[in-house]
Amino acid sequence: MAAAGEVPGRGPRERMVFSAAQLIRRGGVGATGMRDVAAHARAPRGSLQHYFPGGKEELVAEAVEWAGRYAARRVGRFVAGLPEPKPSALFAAMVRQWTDEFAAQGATAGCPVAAAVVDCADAGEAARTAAAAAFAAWAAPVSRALTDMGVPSARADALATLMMGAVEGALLIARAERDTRALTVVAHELGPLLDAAVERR
Amino acid sequence: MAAAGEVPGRGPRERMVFSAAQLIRRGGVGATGMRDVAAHARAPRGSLQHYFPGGKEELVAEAVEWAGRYAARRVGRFVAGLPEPKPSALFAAMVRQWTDEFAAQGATAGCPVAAAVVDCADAGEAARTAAAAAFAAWAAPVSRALTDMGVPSARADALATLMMGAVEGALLIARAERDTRALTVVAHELGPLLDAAVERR
DNA sequence: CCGCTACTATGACACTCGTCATAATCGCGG
DNA sequence: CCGCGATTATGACGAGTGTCATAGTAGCGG
Repeated sequence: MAAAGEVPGRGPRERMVFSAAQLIRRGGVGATGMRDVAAHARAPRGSLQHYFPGGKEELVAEAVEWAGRYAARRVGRFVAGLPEPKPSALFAAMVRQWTDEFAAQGATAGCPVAAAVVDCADAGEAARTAAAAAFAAWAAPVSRALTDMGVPSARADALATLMMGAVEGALLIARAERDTRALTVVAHELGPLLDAAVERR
Repeated sequence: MAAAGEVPGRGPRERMVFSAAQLIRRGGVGATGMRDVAAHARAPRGSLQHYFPGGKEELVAEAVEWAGRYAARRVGRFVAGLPEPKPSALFAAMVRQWTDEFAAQGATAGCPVAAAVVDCADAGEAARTAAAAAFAAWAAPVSRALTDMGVPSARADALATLMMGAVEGALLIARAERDTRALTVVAHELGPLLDAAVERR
């Protein structure tokens, strides 16, 4: 996510985690080498085994967890910046994050969490657990935002899952087609359903 | 997809394509070696360069195309077997295909098309094109089924994209969580929306 | 039997990967 | 300056990869 060009973060460790997420979401876990991560983060290669004694599995897991926290933080910012707090508006903002990125830099990158799930053979079991945690961390603020907007709490979790799934799936299709069509279509079709779930009061 | 244990197909070439799809959807493109494919297909290793002179890229692309044709064929079978032809019933059948597989063999495998899109670095440009074609081949019968059920043709394509995206995304979440929850949730939440799109006549 | 084509067998090549071993360097407290 | 832990540097190793070269074996028309 983010501008993707620079490498923020204070310590070399954080930079490597960030770079790992960036590279993973582009080419997948298997295609992302440890040497590449160090180079992308402008970090010394020797630091890899120092900061990540668990090896690649640890680095990947932490990159995925970072992505989950990032997505959660991002949802909070979306909610705060909505003109009117409708579920469809939140969903549209989530989708627009990706359409904007496509417009800016092409369909070259996807979601690092999805990459970790698909590449589970290269990523190891720890990465799968981290992916589940990342999805949970992402779903929590979405669900809470929905309840704040008036969605019954019984349905909020389900709709949050639906929103995340729709975004991830549409993102896959959009990357394959090199076109934002799937993303915009999903946003347009799902919006009314989401707004219809808010209870009148 | 399918039972995944045996390797059907008449010629060695078809068996290798099938095996490639099977292995890709488990561990991703990068983790699937050519030697593994030949072994899984019980095909001689020397046949690889004979049948696929284009190398791994050709094999992966063909596996993805095969997956697209398989999904399309499967949709046709779903439509034919529906008790009553409602869009929600078709969607439920698409989802049940995955929940059944999870119940039978765990959350070890996903969609090979999704794997090819994520692992685009290992798969090459040809695989991405093949993935787009596979999604298109999959969407066509879904869209046609929707129009046959009474959905206005203007919305049928959009809803087909939504259905595919929701399945793919929920499949990702379900694999991460090792639980069919996301799949069943999506089926339950999206059903009414789909049925509401059929025009009264 | 010959010749030809389709297919298979096998080993090697060049390369990359993750990981480890070992040593050098830095930054400080004492 | 010494010592010591934290960090970095560098090279090597073994296992894997995809791909190629070369030879071998069927199977069949003539």
